[in-house]
Amino acid sequence: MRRLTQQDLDQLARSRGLNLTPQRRAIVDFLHSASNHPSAEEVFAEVNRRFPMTSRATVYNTLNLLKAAGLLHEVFEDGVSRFDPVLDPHHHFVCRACGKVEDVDREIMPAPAGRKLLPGKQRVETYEVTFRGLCAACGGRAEQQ
Amino acid sequence: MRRLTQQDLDQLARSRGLNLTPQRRAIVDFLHSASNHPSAEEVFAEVNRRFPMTSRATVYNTLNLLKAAGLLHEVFEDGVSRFDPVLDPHHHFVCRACGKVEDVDREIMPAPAGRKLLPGKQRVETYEVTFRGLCAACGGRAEQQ
DNA sequence: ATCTGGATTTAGAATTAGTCTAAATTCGTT
DNA sequence: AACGAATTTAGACTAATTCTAAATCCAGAT
Repeated sequence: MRRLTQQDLDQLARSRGLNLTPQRRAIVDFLHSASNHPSAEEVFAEVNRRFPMTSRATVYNTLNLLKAAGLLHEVFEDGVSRFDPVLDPHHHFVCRACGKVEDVDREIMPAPAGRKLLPGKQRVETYEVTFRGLCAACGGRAEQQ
Repeated sequence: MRRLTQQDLDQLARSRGLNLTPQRRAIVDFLHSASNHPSAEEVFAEVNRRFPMTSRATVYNTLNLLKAAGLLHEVFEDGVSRFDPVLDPHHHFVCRACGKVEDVDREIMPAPAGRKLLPGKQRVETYEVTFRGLCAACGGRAEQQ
């Protein structure tokens, strides 16, 4: 799954009317360097290690701004929001043993051809799939539960 | 989508080692009578109207027990858990205008034949699809946003 | 009928994620 | 250097959920 370069991001952000302050860049950087869909609290903790005195409010504001600008996606899992910087539409896999959230290529389950209207007359604009089971690591260990 | 009768439920609960006390039954009943995936707080409010003095802890405990016993599913949307008593596997549609969550038959998007192992070696046990867009009611009104 | 122990429920305290607020800071423009 | 808009800050606040310790319920043994 494609990750954007710093330049791409800067330009993209600028083009959507969002200027990247140092704090905002630190947040974006961390999200792009992380592989495991961090929660807001994790972003807060890590960004503070790297760039002390970044307030919680800034982290939440920035995450919301980035989301609104379409620069990241929000995934709810297990009662917390997690954030995902991969922009190409894609799906997720959640491990029931360790809780890890992994990205899954969209072509594993493509849109049903030409289906824009569901039987209940709902107009579909996007969709996402959540697969659940055991990740490679947990599946390897003796079957749990 | 099939709803279970009181008898079915009782038996099902019993068979999974969960005895249905009056409070628990009230919660199950309300969930089955509701059409809109109530949140825990809504369950608490409504069950209390019907059966006063049911504590919040009991509502949350019961919801968790029922979930563990496989008698309902949890759906996260917009930062809150909502509960869904429909047991047949199915998908969801979320309206971006009014936020309503509707059930969608699974055959709209069936499992990719024989796909149990994803390319990342994850073992898939279940999956669910969330469609997003405008529901029939909101889609009817002049396009929003 | 009474006792007893385990399961359940209760009220409310505690925790946690997230939002809000008002003051301070930054920064581009004059 | 001064101004104003945007941003950030610390901390108060809110809402959802979990935890806790005491009270209640109930089935089986006496």
